[in-house]
Amino acid sequence: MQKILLIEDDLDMQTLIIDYLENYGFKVEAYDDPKEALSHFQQNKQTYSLLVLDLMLPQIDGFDVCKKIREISNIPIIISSARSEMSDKILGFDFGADDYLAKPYEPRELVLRINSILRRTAPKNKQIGDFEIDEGKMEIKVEGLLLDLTKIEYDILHLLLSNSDKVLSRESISNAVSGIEYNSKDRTIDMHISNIRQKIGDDSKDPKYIKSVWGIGYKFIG
Amino acid sequence: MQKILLIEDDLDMQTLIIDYLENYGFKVEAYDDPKEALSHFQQNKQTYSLLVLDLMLPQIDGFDVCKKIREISNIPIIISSARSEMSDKILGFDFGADDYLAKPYEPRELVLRINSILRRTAPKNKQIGDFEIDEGKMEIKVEGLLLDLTKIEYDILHLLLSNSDKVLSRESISNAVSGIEYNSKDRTIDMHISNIRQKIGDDSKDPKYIKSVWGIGYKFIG
DNA sequence: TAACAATTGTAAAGAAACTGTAAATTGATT
DNA sequence: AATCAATTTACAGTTTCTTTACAATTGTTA
Repeated sequence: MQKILLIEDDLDMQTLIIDYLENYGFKVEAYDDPKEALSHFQQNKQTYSLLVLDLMLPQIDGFDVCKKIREISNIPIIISSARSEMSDKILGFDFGADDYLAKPYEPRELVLRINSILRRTAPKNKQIGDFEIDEGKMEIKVEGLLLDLTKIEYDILHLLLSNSDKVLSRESISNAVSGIEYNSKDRTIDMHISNIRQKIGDDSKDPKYIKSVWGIGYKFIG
Repeated sequence: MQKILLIEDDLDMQTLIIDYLENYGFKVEAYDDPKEALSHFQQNKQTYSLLVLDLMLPQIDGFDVCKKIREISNIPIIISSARSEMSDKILGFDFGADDYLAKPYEPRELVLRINSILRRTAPKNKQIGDFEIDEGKMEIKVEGLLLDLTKIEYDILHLLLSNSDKVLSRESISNAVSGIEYNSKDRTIDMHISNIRQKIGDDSKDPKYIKSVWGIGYKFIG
């Protein structure tokens, strides 16, 4: 089942949206505090399918939340905001939002737009080459064999798999996985890759799955 | 350049949209007759990046157009319609539209939404002469053949290709590629060019692709 | 046009940067 | 304290980048 992350500090609105979405078969995890939401997202980013984000939030500006999310994830974002001026919409899309709904809107329209976006993004193959990802269980199998991965290993492999054939820099991996500043002397990512390779039975000298890209980082060969 | 297919029978509206989109760097092919549009789309479907579709059309209903397009293509569709009732939006999204804009809307918002959708769906491959760049994969092909380039070689060739026919000084190449101070005694760039030429099968004495510009640097011949 | 100077092409050697991973250390959890 | 995960350290091995050197080419000048 698709899990929606909702960040909305107006509790009436929050309840309305939750009820509506659950009625349409979504699971909703809602926060009124953006900081709390961000930290939960950081921890379990792979488990959410889409983010519905209000802009008027306490403490952090909604645009900043959008920006922070985009630094660490490619999750679809629908902005749900009372601010309906073009300048806000421009900013919203600029920060990487996928849709912008101006309040008040009919909740039914939110459902339509969520489904429309998920239709494009969610059919993301959970089966990638010899690999099979189960996001609910946070498990990955190779050729039917369940891997015993640590959390970071799971996150890195998941990231590589969902960006099949794309080159990922150590920095972007580090950002997406831990959110911690990357420092180029750091060999942490390399170490994790080395361990993942061992667990998936890949040979660094003649890799079948994870290829090193000299001077940049790594890529999964699809 | 991205080519947008526009189906809109109100010619004032059509002109307005065309002007606006062209202003934002899109190429627009517009039809007021849906039948004609459909037959053109049938012929050249892979050349269009996105469809902007009005619903009130002569002869065929806009929803039918949407349905017919979806039967033969997965192209992103934005519905642009004066019908703003929820029932129409439901139908539109149901028929596979990616977005639904109710008239009147600001043309700027159409641009925002087009860009947002293309960001998710458009492949980022560039074709320059015999060369094809895939920035995500950090790969370049010549005549379909994948090159095995080092990072700096990739950067230099990429730079030359994206500045086709422009002369690039050794200094500007050096700056763009490594950021390191350039010193005129340095033969580094020349060495890289020599290696690139070898890999792309170019002859320095009679270059087909990379021409030396005496006293300055190099240029790619487009 | 002959002689000279400046520039380019590239092979080969040397220097620098990067990767893989074992082992040690730190940190978190129980 | 014991265990497991994550990070850091260290170093060997590899790949890439730069420099050097010299021949070939191009441009300039008498």
